[in-house]
Amino acid sequence: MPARRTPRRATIIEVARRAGVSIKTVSRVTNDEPNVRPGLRQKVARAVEELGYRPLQAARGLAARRSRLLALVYDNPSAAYLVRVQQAASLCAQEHGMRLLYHPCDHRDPQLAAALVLLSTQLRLEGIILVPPVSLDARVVAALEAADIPCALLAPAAAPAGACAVLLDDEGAARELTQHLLGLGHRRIGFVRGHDDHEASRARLAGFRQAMRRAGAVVDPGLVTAGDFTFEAGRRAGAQLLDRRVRPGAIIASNDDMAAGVIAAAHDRNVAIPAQLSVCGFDDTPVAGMLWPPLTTMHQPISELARSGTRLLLERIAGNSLPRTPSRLHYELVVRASTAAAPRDGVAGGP
Amino acid sequence: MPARRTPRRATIIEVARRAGVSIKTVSRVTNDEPNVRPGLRQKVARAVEELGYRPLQAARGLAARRSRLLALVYDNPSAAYLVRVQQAASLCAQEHGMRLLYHPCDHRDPQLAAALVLLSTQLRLEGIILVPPVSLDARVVAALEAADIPCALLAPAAAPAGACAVLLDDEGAARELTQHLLGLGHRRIGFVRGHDDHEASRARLAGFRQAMRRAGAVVDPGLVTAGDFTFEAGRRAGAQLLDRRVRPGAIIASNDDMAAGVIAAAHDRNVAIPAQLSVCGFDDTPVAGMLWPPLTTMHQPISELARSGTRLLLERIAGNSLPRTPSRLHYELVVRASTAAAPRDGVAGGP
DNA sequence: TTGTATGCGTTATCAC
DNA sequence: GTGATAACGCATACAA
Repeated sequence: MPARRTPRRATIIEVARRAGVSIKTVSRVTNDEPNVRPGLRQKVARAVEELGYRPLQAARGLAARRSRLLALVYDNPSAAYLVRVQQAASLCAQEHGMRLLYHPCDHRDPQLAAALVLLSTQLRLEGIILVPPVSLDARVVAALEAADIPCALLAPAAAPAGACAVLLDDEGAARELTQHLLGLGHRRIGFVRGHDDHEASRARLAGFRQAMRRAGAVVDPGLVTAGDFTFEAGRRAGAQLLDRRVRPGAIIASNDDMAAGVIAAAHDRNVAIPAQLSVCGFDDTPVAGMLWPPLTTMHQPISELARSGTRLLLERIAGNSLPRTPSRLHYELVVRASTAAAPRDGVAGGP
Repeated sequence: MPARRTPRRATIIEVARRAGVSIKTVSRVTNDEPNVRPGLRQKVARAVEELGYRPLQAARGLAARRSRLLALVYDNPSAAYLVRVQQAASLCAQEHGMRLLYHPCDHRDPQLAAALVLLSTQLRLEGIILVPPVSLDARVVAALEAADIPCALLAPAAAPAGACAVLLDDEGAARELTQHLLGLGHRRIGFVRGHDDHEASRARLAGFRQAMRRAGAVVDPGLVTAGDFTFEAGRRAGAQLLDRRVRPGAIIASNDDMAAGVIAAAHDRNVAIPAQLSVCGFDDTPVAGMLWPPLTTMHQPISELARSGTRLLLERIAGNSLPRTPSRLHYELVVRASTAAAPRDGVAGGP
């Protein structure tokens, strides 16, 4: 790739000449520094305007030995999730004069840690935001810490001491979702697990079990099925659960896409929702509202998660003291039309 | 925000000292330039390894007067669409030694053109990829051209001479989709329009009209409804169409989200799909497969669009000659279960 | 094949 | 308050 140099722009020197001042004064003005007489400031501002001068980031970064750059590292979560995270984090970074770089990756790549350290040194990153499941990788976090790169962990399994992290309460969320079904009289409740690489999968299942135990309900091991967060997995799990001799009266899927799969499996078998089967999802992604019937699901504050994480990271970079314990964000149950009271006996009838 | 300088890393000078060569030789090695004896190359490589040296992008960019940076400018299309574009474009850029910066924006912002020029000069961007509807904004394109910033337009309305663009064939796609319904015997076909800011909206409606005209079918103006690509708009449009005295036998929505809305409206009214109503979407986003019944829709090669556009931009930057006429990508009809033969008389029955 | 000297466009130091 | 001047870390003519 031959070098195609971009067109020349006005430099600080030309601005200084035009305004009849030194480059230092121009620098002061463009950086909003004090100690410049209003008159001079005006003159410089005018010269800047006339020449369309904009400080070059590369030069600025080199001289100041900082990049004003953060990176958002993720591995292909759902598009809806990802876009929310990107937007919230970008906005927050911008508000603090930083730029956010998006960095997709493969979270199972054994060289990921090294790659991130490399990226960080090449770009002189000032911090990194890790999106799950990357935020769960202890080796990555350790390598970044070792390389003295500040990072914020979004929804990690456990927050290492010193690392700044923002937590979700997937366990509590799953408990409440389960209680919603229990409150409707359901006892035979099926569960579709998420992908093992995600901490949320473990936590959601745990919350489900807790709520069941507390209610004195039995979790039939045959009603807990594997999944990986995809629609197809949900469909398979739904098929498996609905083809049992005695069907569950309700099914919780570990995310909305899988819940859509369960609903499809139910439609395939003419099982009426919510009359014969209640279905719950998780995450409250846009698809939840597009399904039929609209999906009861658990809303997780993804934007808030990203915003808080970014803010925390910026605080840390600025050297401010962080709260000792990471904050934990709150979920919210969104009841739509896919859940209803269980039939009297608490068990849905057979085919 | 106080400056928190990132930790010092090894510089090219230290590597040179350690390897016992000049910095020029180190530079040659890190840039894979010829004319270095294997022995020296080895020595330098070792020193690089031991010191964990990585050339700093900012310094490299400053000295070479180029950034190896492209920007992807978009305004909030659907998440699924966006993520596909991001991934394809990023990958293509990386393969050519470039980095891709994501730049969300408000496409109606009157200062967008200026903002992009600003961004470009600050970052010394080597090129910009415009995603619709930004690629439709003549002022933006003109401003970028005027500022001598190479840009690639994804699916613009019309490709300005000289600009590199990749086109979709929304008109043809809509024609084929309509023909699919006509082939099933439908004559009373409703249409839900997209957002006016998108060229695709116009083209899709035009294609629909063409196919109808060619088949000698009449387009009832009352069956062409407004929309804006959102689920809610689709639901409203669906309600409007289905509450008419004589219902359409089929409805084409200008994207999948709106088709989901139409389906929801049908479910609300106990209109069976596809027995009483056929529904088509557009784009073949993931939600199309999650709906019930699964949606017949028109697949547009979004990844290919982004990849081609990026490649074209890189060619242009490299100074290679471009094909005179922009390439036009091909759509593909995806028939699922939401469409079926029309009732005998070609008109669905009343409630 | 290898090295030297200069420049890239800013910020930062320290006199004035 | 303001301005010379030295970094910053690398690429690159040009010389050897």
